[in-house]
Amino acid sequence: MEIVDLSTLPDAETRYTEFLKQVCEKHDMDHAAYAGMNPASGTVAGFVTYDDAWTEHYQNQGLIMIDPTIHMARRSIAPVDWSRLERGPEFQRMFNDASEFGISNQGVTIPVRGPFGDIGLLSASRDCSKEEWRKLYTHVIGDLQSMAVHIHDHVVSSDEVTSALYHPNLSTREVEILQWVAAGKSQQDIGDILSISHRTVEVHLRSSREKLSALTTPQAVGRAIAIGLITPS
Amino acid sequence: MEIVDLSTLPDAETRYTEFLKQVCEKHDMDHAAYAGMNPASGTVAGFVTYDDAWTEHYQNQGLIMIDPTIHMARRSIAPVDWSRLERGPEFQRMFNDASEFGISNQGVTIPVRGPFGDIGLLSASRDCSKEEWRKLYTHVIGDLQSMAVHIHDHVVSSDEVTSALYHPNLSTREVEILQWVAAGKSQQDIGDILSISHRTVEVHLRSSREKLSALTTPQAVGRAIAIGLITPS
DNA sequence: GCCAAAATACGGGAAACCCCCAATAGAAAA
DNA sequence: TTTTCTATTGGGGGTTTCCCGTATTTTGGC
Repeated sequence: MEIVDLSTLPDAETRYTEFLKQVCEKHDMDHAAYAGMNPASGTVAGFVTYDDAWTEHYQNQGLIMIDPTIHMARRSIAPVDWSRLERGPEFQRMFNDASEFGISNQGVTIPVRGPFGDIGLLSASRDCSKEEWRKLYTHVIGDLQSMAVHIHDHVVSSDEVTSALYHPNLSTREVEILQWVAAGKSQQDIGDILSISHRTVEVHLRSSREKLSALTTPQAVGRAIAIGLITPS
Repeated sequence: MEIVDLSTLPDAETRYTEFLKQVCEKHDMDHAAYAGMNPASGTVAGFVTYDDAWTEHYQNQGLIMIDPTIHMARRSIAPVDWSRLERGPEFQRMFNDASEFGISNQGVTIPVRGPFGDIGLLSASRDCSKEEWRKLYTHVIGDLQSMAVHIHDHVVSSDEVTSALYHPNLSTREVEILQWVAAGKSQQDIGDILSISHRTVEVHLRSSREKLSALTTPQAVGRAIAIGLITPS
């Protein structure tokens, strides 16, 4: 996955980081971090309040691949309290490293999903006693959830790459045919349904593949679903 | 904030309806409704605090097809305040009917998405002045968002159909190959990548199609994505 | 209006895919 | 131990898809 550099946009980077800092202040958190992903474009956008040292270490060590908070939150609907994560080797490695950079292993990660397969993760952490954390958690979880939705909504709508992928310029015929393909119809079937030659169906399908930068029709169907052009059936 | 534990209450239907009633009481709402959908299974689960008369009318008239709150929320990340909906003919028809059953056109719909293409919509409405609504809205939106996540999480994990579809019995090899197909590889490519014959690849693919009840490979890819078995790439 | 680009439409031939069949080895279940 | 299931490979042959063309209509910009 390639990391999108949003700093090309004037003050987006600082704006979001500032937002995270405000979240920390308001809810008594030490640190906050946001990561937004779009499976279709394969892009990742991230903003953190951590020191550069930890961010650098995180990237250099490829911790994103083993980060248990991300692993869990990607599969969850509800917020993931880090205290409920499985204490596996990944967890140990990750949080041993983190503690060296002064980062607590008490925190929460909130997943937010958009309609097009995009997902945003808002994490917040604080070093304190277990009781204190429990109190804090139940007190701020509602607000944090709103914050997560808020930042993901903004990031998604301001990301040019994502926006472009949200609305590829497929003709109605192309979408129509792609939808039938996803429904399990053959080109001949679709031709009969639409009263056109199966040759023509194939042309539209090829054009769809090109516009979605897909090598094969199955890949094109996958991408069309991911960006909400069609629905599985 | 105390969250009502959904797992304590007896049977599903009354449990969820009871939960919605509690949400109403707690947040000064007239009515609340939840609708959960899974595009893969095509199942819809609904729980409401409305009178049976309105529910019946809603279904008989097929209002779900034109309901602007659903239309909008399905495409949104953030909560949708009904006051910001476009005042089109659908809106008029819908809320004219609704007012006859004593239902306000002041409300909010909160979308919640799971990792497998499932989506839940929690709606709450209240008849009051605009100022009062605005105040109420900003005050309870965080809590409502938590409630939405809470109920969707429970509905999804308790729905047998959904659960079954979440974990179809595909072998690791089959999933592996399906993932490569979604990545745009040909059967020959995949055979080379996995160091097996392209014949074998085709067998696994066929088996995958059968297990997913798919007529074609593109359809199988679509379904596998919809249920989170693989990710688009 | 005019021209370029895109959308829509059709066909031949080569490549890929899919379905029928059979067969082996190993793992898991009975 | 026997049986069943999974993973693997293969042949033959029909079907489908894909790449190469061409042609007409529609759309959009100057």
